[in-house]
Amino acid sequence: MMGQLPGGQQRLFYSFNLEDHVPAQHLLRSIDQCLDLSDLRAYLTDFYSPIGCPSIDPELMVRMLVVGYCYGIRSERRLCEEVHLNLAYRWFCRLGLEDEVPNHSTFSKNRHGRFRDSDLFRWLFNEVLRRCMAAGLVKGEGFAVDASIKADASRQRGAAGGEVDWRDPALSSRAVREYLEALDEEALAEALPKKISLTDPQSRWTAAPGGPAYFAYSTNYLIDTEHGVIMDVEATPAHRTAEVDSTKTMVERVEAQFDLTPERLIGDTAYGTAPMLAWRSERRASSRTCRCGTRPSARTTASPVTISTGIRRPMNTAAQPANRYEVNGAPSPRKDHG
DNA sequence: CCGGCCTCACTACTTTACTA
DNA sequence: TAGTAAAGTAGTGAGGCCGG
Repeated sequence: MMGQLPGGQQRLFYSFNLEDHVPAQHLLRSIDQCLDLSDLRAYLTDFYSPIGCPSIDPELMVRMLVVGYCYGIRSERRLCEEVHLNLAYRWFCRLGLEDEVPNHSTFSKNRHGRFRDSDLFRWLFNEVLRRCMAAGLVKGEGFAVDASIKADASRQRGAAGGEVDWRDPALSSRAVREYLEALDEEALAEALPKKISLTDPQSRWTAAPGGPAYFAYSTNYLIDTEHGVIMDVEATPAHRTAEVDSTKTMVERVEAQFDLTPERLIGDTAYGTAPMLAWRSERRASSRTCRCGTRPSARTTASPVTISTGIRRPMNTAAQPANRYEVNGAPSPRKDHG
């Protein structure tokens, strides 16, 4: 017998519990169990004024951003719409059925303002990493590095570096202002690349194998190979020197923050540069010094980094030994990415 | 109680990138 | 090149505190 909807949308009162409408296996339930934002408000206290209009709860904004990252919702406007409509997203964000979702521009303003000033996302990243370490997901023996991401800048909107007049008011976007603030006059003259994006001058014109060149950044990841846990992230312009420098930064930062130094460092052939090998030699030498009693940590002192290179493809998680060779301090053979 | 001041979110508009 | 989608931002108004 064919049924028919009762058409009950005109009811005034409902008995409704949001909790009952989120499946037990829902991804957000798993994330919710692992996400602890109890210290978030204390961390951000200094970045909010004690007077004035009360802000949107920062925990709500962070939870909404987590939803966006997990479900690939890159648009903040769309994220607000999705959280407004999706019951599971509302549940995860601790919003009731009638609670208002923040305006999209609030995200934009906070991202460029207090979230950046407070380095909120690195704090959040480290909090999650600490939980991963507490759960035994990080071994700290082998780290892998790799990078690259496209910039949000059109290939067409580029110009030769020396031909751009940055005083032109038409170019006074936030990205351009930040670029100019980062360079003094002298450095500006030296730093100009052959082709530069007028939309986002800090990105770099990058030749991609098998496709057209584009403006890009490098999102450099340092990954623990045991379970593929990302240990650190550093964004740089997309050129090799900056990527190699960022690797040093990330390894040293992880060492300083978590007292973890890898015995092996794995990357593609391009990481086997002379400066990288020199850095490794320095570390080996300093670790010998340390063994004489200047450094207390057994883990960091006994583990001079061995650099392994030659991976054909960017890595998502663990290293792929079949495509790897170890340089062990000898000059890196010149190969084109494996 | 009221006005001034400060902070913050929202509205409305502009800018930019992408696609057909 | 026009249409669309998304981000960025100046202007505006609301909320809260404080002093007169």
